Amino acid sequence: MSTGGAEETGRQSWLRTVAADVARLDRSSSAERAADILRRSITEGALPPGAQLSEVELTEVLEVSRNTLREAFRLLTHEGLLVYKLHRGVFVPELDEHDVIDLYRLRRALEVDVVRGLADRDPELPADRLEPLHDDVEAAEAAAGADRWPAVGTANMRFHQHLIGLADSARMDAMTGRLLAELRLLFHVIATPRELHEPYIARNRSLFELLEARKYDEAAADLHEYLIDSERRILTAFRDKGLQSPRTT
Amino acid sequence: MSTGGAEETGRQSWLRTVAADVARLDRSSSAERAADILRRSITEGALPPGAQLSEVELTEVLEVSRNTLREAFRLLTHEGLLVYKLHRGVFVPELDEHDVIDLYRLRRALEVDVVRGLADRDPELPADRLEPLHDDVEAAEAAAGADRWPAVGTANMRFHQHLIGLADSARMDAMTGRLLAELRLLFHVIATPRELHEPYIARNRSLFELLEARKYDEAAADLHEYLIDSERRILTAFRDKGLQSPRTT
DNA sequence: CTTGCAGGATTGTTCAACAATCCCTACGCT
DNA sequence: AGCGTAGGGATTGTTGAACAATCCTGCAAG
Repeated sequence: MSTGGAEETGRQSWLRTVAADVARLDRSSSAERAADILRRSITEGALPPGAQLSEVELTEVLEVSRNTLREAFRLLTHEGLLVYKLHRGVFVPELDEHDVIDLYRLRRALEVDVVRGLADRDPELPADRLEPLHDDVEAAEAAAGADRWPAVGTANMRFHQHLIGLADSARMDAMTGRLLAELRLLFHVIATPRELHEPYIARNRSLFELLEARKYDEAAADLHEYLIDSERRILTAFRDKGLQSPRTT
Repeated sequence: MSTGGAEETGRQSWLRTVAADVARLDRSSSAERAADILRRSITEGALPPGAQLSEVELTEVLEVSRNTLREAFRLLTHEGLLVYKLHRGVFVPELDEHDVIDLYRLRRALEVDVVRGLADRDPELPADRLEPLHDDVEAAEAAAGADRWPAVGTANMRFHQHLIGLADSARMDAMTGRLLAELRLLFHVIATPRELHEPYIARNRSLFELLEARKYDEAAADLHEYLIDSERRILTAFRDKGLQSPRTT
């Protein structure tokens, strides 16, 4: 890139789009492909918390080498979806109440900061940046109407991911991705997705409307209370469940 | 909060210390050991940004297999200390101004939230939790007196790491570790560590004293301004440097 | 000056083997 | 019987070699 010039902005963003497409087509392949499959299995609950992932077993299923599989394990480990126990293997982590508190602490810090920070850059922010949020809100409402509560949960997650996306921070995006993946891990312990997700459909909409009206401080306060409430709700649901299925030894 | 068993705290932290020592002794060995060495080489500037890390070359130096070395690469990649370019190898990333803004955005969100959050849990917080911070402040002052400016930078980093540590959040700790490692990457581009670090010696002390006096809101406001100023300072220093050593072709 | 094509070098991935460690069971001792 | 311990089997950690795919360099042709 040696041709300097202000005129170049248009072409540069164009090149960036192409580059992104190329990167998507031939991504590191085997290892990441295996990781994708495992990620879905975990986040969708096929692999319950505490389960061990045998290497030889998965090499056959995924049709990759053991080394490549281990690389996939490393990827997921750093997303918080797997934990390594030295000389014992990889396991789906079993999160406890302390993790709930930890995760929500982070969520609050990040999301509230993003919303509050929107006030400082309001003029730059095009209105259509809120469109993904709007879509997620409507998707959640539609899924709720069809009694598809896991889909409501997914739409809710996407809403918050898109909310973070407003900050244009690659690191916040990555971090939120991991954070929400871990949260999804927690949801599978809870058997009543409806009571869990239902209250947040309306809250997401009202939050969206506050953003649309550019009442950012109000939105931030609302979001804070929102997350405090959500944490409390999950904690209690989690404890009830925890007392229900403890050790069987 | 709730949770009984206040008496148990002493023993629990004791066990945790032992467990940490044990874990340090027989850690995943080869791959992580190799990663440790590389991490130091990178954060201390031996490997400049943009440098490529040859596989065959490093297998000889580190005396590990290529597969193990690649696992070490993956570890560092997810810490942001290396970047993979498909079929071309691993490189020390070259961060730009956008990364500075991104990193500082995160720092502000996390650190300010931690300090502000201390107000809510003040009664629980033992006074000796502030000791590590105090040590770091004095270490920075001592290093400055001896004209050892890189050491000042290290002490400054530790100060902020310990600051985050007050939140008792494992995820915030890990995140901050990666964040500061990336920042260290940036510092090596800047040739004048003195001008960079000197102003923060006094600011760290005053921040510490505010914390000691439990004036958390005031400390949070101070820290926010602190980080804004630091970001601006690094941005300008970075730009001056960027115009100084661009193309050599 | 650009285009096209070898050749060499480097990375991506697999495979098979061995060493190290963990888990479990069975044995021997008090 | 109870308890510590040694052995066997399974699993992970690590290695080295091998092959395919891709990138970079230099050179020749248009």
